[in-house]
Amino acid sequence: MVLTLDDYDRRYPPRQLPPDAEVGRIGPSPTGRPHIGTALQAVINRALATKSGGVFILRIEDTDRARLVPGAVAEIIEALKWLGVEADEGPAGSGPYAPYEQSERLPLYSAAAVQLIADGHAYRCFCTPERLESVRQAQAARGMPTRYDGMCRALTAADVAERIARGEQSVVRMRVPSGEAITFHDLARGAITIQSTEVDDAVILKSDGFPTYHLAVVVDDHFMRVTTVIRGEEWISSTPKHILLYRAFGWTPPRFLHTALLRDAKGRKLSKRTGDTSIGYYRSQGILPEAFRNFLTRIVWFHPESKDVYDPSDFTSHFELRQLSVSGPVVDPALLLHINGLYMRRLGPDVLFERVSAHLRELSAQGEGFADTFEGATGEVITREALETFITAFTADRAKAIRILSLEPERFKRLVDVLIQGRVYYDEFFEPPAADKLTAQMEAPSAVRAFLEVMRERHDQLVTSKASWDAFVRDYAARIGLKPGKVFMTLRLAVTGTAMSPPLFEVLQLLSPDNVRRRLTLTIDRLPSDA
RNA sequence: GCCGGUAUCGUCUAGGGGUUAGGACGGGUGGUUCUCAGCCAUCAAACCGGGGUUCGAAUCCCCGUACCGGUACCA
Repeated sequence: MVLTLDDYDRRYPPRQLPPDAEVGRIGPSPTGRPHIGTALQAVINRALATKSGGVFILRIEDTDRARLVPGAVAEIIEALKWLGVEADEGPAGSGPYAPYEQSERLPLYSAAAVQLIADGHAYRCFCTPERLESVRQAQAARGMPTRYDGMCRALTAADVAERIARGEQSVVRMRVPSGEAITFHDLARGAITIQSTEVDDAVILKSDGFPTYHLAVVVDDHFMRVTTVIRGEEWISSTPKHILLYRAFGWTPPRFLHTALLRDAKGRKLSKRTGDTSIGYYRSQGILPEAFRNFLTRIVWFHPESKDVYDPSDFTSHFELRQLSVSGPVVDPALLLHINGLYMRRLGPDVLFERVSAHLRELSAQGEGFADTFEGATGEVITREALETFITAFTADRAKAIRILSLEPERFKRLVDVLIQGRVYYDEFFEPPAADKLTAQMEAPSAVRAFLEVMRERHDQLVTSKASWDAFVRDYAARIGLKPGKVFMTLRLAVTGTAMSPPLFEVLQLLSPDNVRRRLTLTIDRLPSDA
């Protein structure tokens, strides 16, 4: 049985919600990795629904069968879950306005198209892609805007029936009235007017029976009883089409808000090459979801108390749609890292240990693409083998891991930094420094050797007291006529293999005496004899 | 090309007819210090341009310019 729009109106009745409750949605298309722009829309919509006692819908806009990517829907749902902004209704569960995948609502769009045709607001078009292309080229050659030329506008019902019977492919186009100014109010931008002569007779139903975005979004927003449409600014110029469709259906349009598009450092729309467009990228770097939300809201909204770092709930309770920034903000990785570092510290070592452990296991389970995680971000390449080794060592001794995390937590900006910087505490990763680094501090290899041998011999007693350890090293430096810094650096290099580390004494304490002696021995053994 | 949107330090932004144009990230310098990070102090850094309106414009108006978006049987 074929349902009409009236039938659907009964099937999807108005929601029983308080007067101020806002119903919003995001409509990602499952064509790739979940995008950071989707994350922003989700955060705003989640906040709006929560704040107003309304509903946040996840609707999958999968009307382009050619671009579908298997598994993309699950990834979107997972990304929202990770971010902490799950939808109230969507494909994961059921809801009163289901289904939430457009590909499963085809009869509804068909009924809508039928009604529009019957009312004269739409018409069938039999023009071939080839003809449309040549029309466009001719228009472009004359410097004219490229628009449908209206060839099929005046086809009679009999013409249409005959051509369909003949097996000709067709689409449905909306019939845009001429000579009219179409104005709508954007919640953050104010009135926007576009002349109807600028609006094309857009295809609303494709020849494969799937709707285009324009039809699907209007029909679904109406029947899902959406009150406020929040979407990217790339939709501004399409909005008049939607206004016209609402009018053709006799429906009241929702309110609109077009958010600014996120940019990369060059001011361009965020793209795969320069920026990092997928939510998963930030996740695998070890950005905390709370920090990511803070960052996203921070670049499009100003906290009333001028705070830069705040609980994500502050956004929910304080933001107003009109306050959202309409100029395209640049996604600044430095700011993200700053905020994330602050969030990591706030966790405290115990919770941080759990988060780091879980994150590293997640990376380990990730399959291909692991190396990309560190490329560019640190310049370091960490092999899968190294990752596994670290996870084993790190999680095997929780007490030691906690001490590492407690030592200088402000060194960590991302969860993966614990892996990158924490390797120094595990013998599996120890590499003695090049001899010339050591002699750069203390000149002769024999001097280095003498010093390290003393430190190795005295280590057990020295490591018990910071004051006496410090005094001993300084005294040693004075006796051989070197600045203390040189001697400390020699020891740092010998024990950690690197020139940068947390305060040396704390590092020595963290390592077991056996560890320290083993490392000193390895370093000493590699020393050349005096030239 | 045409249509639309946007325009305050490098970046995110606050403000808004009379202000030392504020904050944060990033950067510089100094301090703390055995290195790095951090922390403290401190400095530099902006109202796109041109016309109006006005006693007075960064703020209001107009015109440019730049950037972004749209101009598909993609969303």
